[in-house]
Amino acid sequence: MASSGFRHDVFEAIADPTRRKILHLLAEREMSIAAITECFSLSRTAVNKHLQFLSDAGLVISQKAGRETRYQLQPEPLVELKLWLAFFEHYWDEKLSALKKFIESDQND
Amino acid sequence: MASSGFRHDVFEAIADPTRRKILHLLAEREMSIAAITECFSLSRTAVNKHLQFLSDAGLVISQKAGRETRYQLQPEPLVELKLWLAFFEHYWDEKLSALKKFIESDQND
DNA sequence: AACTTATGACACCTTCTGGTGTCATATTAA
DNA sequence: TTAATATGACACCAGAAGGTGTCATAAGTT
Repeated sequence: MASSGFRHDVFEAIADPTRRKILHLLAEREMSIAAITECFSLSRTAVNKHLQFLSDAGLVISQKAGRETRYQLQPEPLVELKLWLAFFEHYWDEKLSALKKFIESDQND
Repeated sequence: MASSGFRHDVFEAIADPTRRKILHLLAEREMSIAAITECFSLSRTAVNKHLQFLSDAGLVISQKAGRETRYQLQPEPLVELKLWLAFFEHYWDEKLSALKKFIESDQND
């Protein structure tokens, strides 16, 4: 599956608002660590740690380009989140359909 | 919107596997703290803390029933997660990635 | 009344998080 | 060559997370 060998999973990765913002930035375009850091009022070290965390979760990949390290979004692990949510959507559907049936039968009477 | 006044948000709440399991349990049926605790090899105190955390995030509500405190799932805050994911699904759509196909085939099953 | 059950409220402990700063090194620019 | 840039690798720190246990109390049971 997607979560083998990683110290951190997707659920932990997206728990932090800074990391969520980084993912949004990387969705737009690939960026260097310095460029990402400029979007926050945080030290480069802090941003780097978040990038390591995201990399651990498989949500980003890094690639050296000269003296820069460019980061890129890797959205695949979000599927796990999607599937997890799907379970509860199913739960909602059941509750809603029960309500819908009740309303419909009420209208039919 | 949904996240005003809460110390913890949905993203933090679902970051822990124990809390995710609790949500799954409560999706099936409303349960007392003791009943939930029996499903884990954890102390009641630990489980209670997780329930407080989930309550803080608005994902569960408690209700006294005699000497028991029964907990119930409150799935509405998960909508925030759904919307967040939707952003990346849109991104995937634009990129026409293979991931989109995977998700769609999963939904069709 | 005496006992058991279900919780709430604490105090305490260890590890992880999220942040800082400094120093060394590789790469590009002057 | 020298200077500036971009990053990696540490050490360090305060506070939160996730766990434990104990004690007090409210609510059923016998």
